[in-house]
Amino acid sequence: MEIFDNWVAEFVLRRQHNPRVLPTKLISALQLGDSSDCLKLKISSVLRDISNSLIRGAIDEGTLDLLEVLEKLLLQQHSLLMESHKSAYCWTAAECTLRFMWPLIASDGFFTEALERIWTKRIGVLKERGSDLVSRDLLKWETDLKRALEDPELYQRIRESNIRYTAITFLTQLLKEQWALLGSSSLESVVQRRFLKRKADNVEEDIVDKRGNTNAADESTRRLESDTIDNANEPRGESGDGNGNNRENDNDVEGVGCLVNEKHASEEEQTVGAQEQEYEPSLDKGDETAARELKGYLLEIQGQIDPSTRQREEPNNAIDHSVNITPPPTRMNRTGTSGQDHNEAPQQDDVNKKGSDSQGTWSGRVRPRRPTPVPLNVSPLKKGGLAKSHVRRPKKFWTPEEVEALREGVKEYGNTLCLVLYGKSWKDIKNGNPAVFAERTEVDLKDKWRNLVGG
DNA sequence: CTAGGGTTACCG
DNA sequence: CGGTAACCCTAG
Repeated sequence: MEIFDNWVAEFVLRRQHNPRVLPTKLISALQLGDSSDCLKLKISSVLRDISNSLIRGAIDEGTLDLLEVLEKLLLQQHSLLMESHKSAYCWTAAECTLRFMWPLIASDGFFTEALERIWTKRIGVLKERGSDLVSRDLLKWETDLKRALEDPELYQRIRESNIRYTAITFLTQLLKEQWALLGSSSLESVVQRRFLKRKADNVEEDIVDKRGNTNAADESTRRLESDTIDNANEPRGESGDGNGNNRENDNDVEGVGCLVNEKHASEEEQTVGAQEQEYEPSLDKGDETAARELKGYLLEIQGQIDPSTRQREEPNNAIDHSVNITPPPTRMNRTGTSGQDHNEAPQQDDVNKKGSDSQGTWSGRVRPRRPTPVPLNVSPLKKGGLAKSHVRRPKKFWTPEEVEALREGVKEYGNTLCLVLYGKSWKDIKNGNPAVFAERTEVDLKDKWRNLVGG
């Protein structure tokens, strides 16, 4: 029975944002032990808590607490700390401090206290226990902020910067990566296994294919239906400052998506695989192959049911993208070092878009997707390997805003040469204005600059 | 990551 | 066909 409770709790936590359910309360009510299953459940709960606070638009010291708890849980699970985690912590800490920088003069408000509380005490504890959350960036923030106490100009600069946005970006990325790492919930795994078994039992003649599709369709429909319910539970228009975001909806299909990762195994994908085996010892090779197939079906069917998940921009490339129908294309950084999010934003309509697309209509039952509040980054196509590597990103002309932002960015350092001297990179310029450059890679910036100066 | 050469698409 | 803009590839 206990197991059953846990499964349901896990399922609920993974799939729903319900303001009436407080994940941590739910977890403590279950009185979990320390087994690896429970660990996963706890991690789910913390992730859900973080999601919730993001949705409320609350990025505060509670978020810091959560990130610290998450770190400890991951430590127990012997997982490595991800860059996004460190960055999220660092920028959240900065944001927490920034909110005490409202007076014009550093000494007027509670800035000093905040520094003491967050950077000396809280982060002091982290340092003491040798936490990996203490990253280079974090230390840099620490010195900068402490210096700002003396240096009014620096204080002004920090005071006016938009830290919140970066914090949200990293938190979102962290969530995405962690949910992906968790894989399917137990309940979903069981459902999948049943489905596979049923399908295996039905292996007769070629009707099998058809039948498999029908079953998968059922499955898919059920998922979509329950998503609609999820959505109904969500508070509307709560994103106070326009920053509230709920990208975590995305994990709905990821459950399946993660069970079967893309063909070629990148490092992360191997990790995911490994964890799943540990988690689902009974899922043997045969099941895995079957699951791979299942994902194919689901994606295909979902693509048919939900045209909005298709790429809007390039109808002619639709086939190539079928693999990526999963709402947030789960492409992660190849190296994992850059800490920069590579997502695909639902492309906003833009001036340069020529053709009129009649797509974008969804059938009534499909959950409407709100535009993602956080501008997302384009993902450069994966190098090599992938059969689709010769597919180009659609050409998108630079808007005057983008050009202006690029000029600003470069101006800061005089010229390209100084860029190098200052140890700044195109990437820094991009990160200096992530909203505007959301759809540009740092290489794009460089290329654009090249043809701007007529090189 | 960057610099710089290459490719693709479009235009007159 | 040459010029141009955006994008891709890859050595270092």
